[in-house]
Amino acid sequence: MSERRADLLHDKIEDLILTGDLAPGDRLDEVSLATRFGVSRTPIREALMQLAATGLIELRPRRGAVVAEVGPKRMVEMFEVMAELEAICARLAARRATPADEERIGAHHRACAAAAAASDEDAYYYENEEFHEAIDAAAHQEFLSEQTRALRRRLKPYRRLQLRSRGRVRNSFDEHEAVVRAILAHDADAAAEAMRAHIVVQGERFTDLLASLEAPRAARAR
Amino acid sequence: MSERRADLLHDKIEDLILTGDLAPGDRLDEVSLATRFGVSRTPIREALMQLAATGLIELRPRRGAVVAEVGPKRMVEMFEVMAELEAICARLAARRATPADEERIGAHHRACAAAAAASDEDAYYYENEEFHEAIDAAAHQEFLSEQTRALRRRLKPYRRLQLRSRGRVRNSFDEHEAVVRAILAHDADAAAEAMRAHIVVQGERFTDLLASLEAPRAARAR
DNA sequence: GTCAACGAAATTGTATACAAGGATTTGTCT
DNA sequence: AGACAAATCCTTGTATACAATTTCGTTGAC
Repeated sequence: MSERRADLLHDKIEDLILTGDLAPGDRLDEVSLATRFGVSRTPIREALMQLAATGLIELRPRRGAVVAEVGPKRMVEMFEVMAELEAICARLAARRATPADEERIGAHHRACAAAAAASDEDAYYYENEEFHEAIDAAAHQEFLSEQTRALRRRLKPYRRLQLRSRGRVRNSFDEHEAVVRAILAHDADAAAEAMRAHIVVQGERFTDLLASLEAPRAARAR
Repeated sequence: MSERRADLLHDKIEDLILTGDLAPGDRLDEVSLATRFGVSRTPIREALMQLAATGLIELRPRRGAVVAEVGPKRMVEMFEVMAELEAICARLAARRATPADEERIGAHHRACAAAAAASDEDAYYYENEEFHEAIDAAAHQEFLSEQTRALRRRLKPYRRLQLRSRGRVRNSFDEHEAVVRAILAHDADAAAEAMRAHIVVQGERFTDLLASLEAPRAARAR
């Protein structure tokens, strides 16, 4: 779980994509990136391959790398898998959470409450992450946590944009409430179901998602 | 899903590990690998990074790569996640399988039957893979299929060794039978449960797994 | 005899040079 | 004028050279 700090190049390029500086479909020229970051092509190539492994970019042999195009279909699929993974985490957490785990979950839940009350979306966004990670940890399943965190990281930018939609923070918090109650009651099925409902993309959330898919490229000069 | 064929170096090194030629904990020296495969260090490094991304090896900054040590705890966790992923596939397959999907699943199931009847473990191993992939495909969830295939690939060597244990092929086939019936009956819950039971490590299967963890390194000269 | 410190060798990380394969542009022919 | 073909340029893939860090061995002192 160390995610070696040394590899800041990986994160820098990732940021370029996550912030929308590089839009889906854009080519990632090795020499441009190399000159931009003041290094040679070698470390750039290594960073690109790592990013390709996570699915953020696509490597076409002899034809360079492009930012992965994520269509609505695939995006919904990713959220669907995410919902299942987090539901399993919640189920296990309901069964295996220690008092210390429960305390941590509760603390982050209260922090979410504060952020929601203050309508501080950025704070809520941050505490929301912590809340979900606390539940991951309470599941006491290292491998599952790693997979979940990896996918959560992959979906990060879309989640952030989703929270911007009207009333989403309030709804999100209410859903958290249901999850917390189920976990504290050690009701595994209820916890899983509440978490799945919290993550899954359905109804009006789908249109929010579509908007978030268009937003980054609309924000760019074309 | 192309898994570019050009990258045979990746597969070659992977084979070295999967066949037990390189045991968990062994260091992967870049120059040794380079001379062994008759290439320079550059492509070796790239292959190593890809392998690190899949979790097969571990990259310690400035200290080289080692074959990932997979303890019993982590192994059980991986099978646990695998069971959940495959269960979701089965659930979706029960709901969304087309007649063509059902035919494919049936065909591979019958091929498994033939292999089991002939006590041909290698043939069963192969057809078992095909059977599971057919169910993946029937789920019609591309992203889920990718994740499932990736993890299945990661667990491949352990599965193979598991099948070697006595009576496992017969049991495996009976479990397949239950999965197929549930899918054909479009009973999503039953399909998920049957699949989960098929994959999950429990009871005597756990001891088989422990044996499979020791087998590769015992086979080596130490 | 053991431990520590210094040094040398080996190994990883980075840069640069070279080779090979696409993509683009230009020129010619219809 | 449009389309096809060929040649050039640009980009990726690979090799090699160099720098930096770690590790192992040796030597010395306690």
